[in-house]
Amino acid sequence: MSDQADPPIGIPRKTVPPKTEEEVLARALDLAGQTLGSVARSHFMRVPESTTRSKGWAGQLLERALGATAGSKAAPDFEQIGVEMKSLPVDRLGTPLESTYVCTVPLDGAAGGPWEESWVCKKLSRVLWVPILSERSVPIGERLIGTPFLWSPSVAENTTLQQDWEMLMDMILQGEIGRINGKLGDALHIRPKAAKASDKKWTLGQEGEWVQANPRGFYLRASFTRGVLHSQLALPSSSSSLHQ
Amino acid sequence: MSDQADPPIGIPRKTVPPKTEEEVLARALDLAGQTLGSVARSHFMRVPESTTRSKGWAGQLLERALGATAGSKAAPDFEQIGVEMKSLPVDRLGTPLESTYVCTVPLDGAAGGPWEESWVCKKLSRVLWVPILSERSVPIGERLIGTPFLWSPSVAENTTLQQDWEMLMDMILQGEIGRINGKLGDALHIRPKAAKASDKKWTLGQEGEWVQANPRGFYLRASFTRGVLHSQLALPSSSSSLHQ
DNA sequence: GAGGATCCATGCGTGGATCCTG
DNA sequence: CAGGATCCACGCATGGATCCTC
Repeated sequence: MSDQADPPIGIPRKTVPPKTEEEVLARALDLAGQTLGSVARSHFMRVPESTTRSKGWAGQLLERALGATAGSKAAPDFEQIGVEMKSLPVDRLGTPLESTYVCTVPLDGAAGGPWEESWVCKKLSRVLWVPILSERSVPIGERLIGTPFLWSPSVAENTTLQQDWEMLMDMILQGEIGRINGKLGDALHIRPKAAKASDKKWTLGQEGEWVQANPRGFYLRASFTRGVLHSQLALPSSSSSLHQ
Repeated sequence: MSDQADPPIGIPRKTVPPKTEEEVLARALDLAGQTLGSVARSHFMRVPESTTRSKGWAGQLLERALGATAGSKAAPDFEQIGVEMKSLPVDRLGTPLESTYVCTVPLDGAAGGPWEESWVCKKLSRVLWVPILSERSVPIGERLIGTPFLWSPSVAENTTLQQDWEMLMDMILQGEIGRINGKLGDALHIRPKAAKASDKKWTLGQEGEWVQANPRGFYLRASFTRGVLHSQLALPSSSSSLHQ
């Protein structure tokens, strides 16, 4: 039933994966200052009318433009070099507009193990942040890509993340998932992650019995990513805003 | 990227599920004598040029035409009434041209349990067979649908199936899957079932260690389905061919 | 001719996130 | 305005079988 014509031969749908951190950063820097619509046209992608029904569109566009291994499971966006790419919606002052999704919360038995081996820690160990000026008043195709940068958690950031993660995972292992809500955690918290609130997955209850619960995800609070952005602003040049 | 127009409003893509065995049989009888192409046009489905690259097409066409719960998992085609539909390619003499796929072979730990609770037994407990005159020389769209009938295994058939199944499942539980091939089993046998021979799934080896093996499926031999068809021919009228 | 190899459609889970009330 | 709810893309597994060599 799908008789759509293929795109013209010789026009690639995807970019070849980058081989080094420097390469992926250079590519991302090339995108800075461009609009999402401009990048989309370069890659023959349609621009949606609104993000309401295309929430992941900007992130997926950047994945293509940068040569990420699209849609691959349980692996960083750029597998070969261990880098995770995250788009970050910001306002004109550079303040994050939303929390940042990290990964799914393991509700099954495979929840054990130390922080260092957790999927949260691994995903956040090396991140290419790509800010996008995403004020609601600006049509999606006209939104500007900001200056990207590579980041790893500072010692202090890592400690905060680890403490939040351990507190939350302890509750899950104790079967107290029913008591978890979005208020817990300073930097990292847990919120629902599903197509419908009625979606359920099996998980372990307080007495070790199997119960059903809403699928959840780990998210970084906007207050945390704000700190990430601001520490970055102080770095690049000697004429930092801190000196003014 | 899929901007295909929907079909005209008011024309359903699928038939409503039947509520009784009589109803699904009556619908199937309505299809008898029609060509696959004719049924396809009634349901706005395209007819493939050959079955080489559309092997499941006839079965999926019949599912739609009869109102099966298409593509649903781990459930009979007609969930509400516990009936499984099977298309059966036959030559002009009514002899089956192929073996009949039943279900996937469980290679993981969940292989235990008695015959009565096996997925093979459940799927075969009530089957709507729909013969299709499928000689290779006849173009797909012109192939004729034969007279369908409801069937349950006779005591003798059930015994044969159970013996084959127990022999094969014993081998799997003993970790001897590497020794299983298509030669084993009188009525029911095991053959590969994958997109590529290189596809692998995890399974239990002889010493209880995890090893990889090709995914497999249970199939009914054509000699078995021939018997099913011939016993059916003897039933409907008193002037059976057995009397001639 | 039969056993091993292969092909398409479709549901579902995961990864990409933002929406939207109280 | 933050926490709960929701939406799209796409890979992968499963269910539909027949192809194609020895």
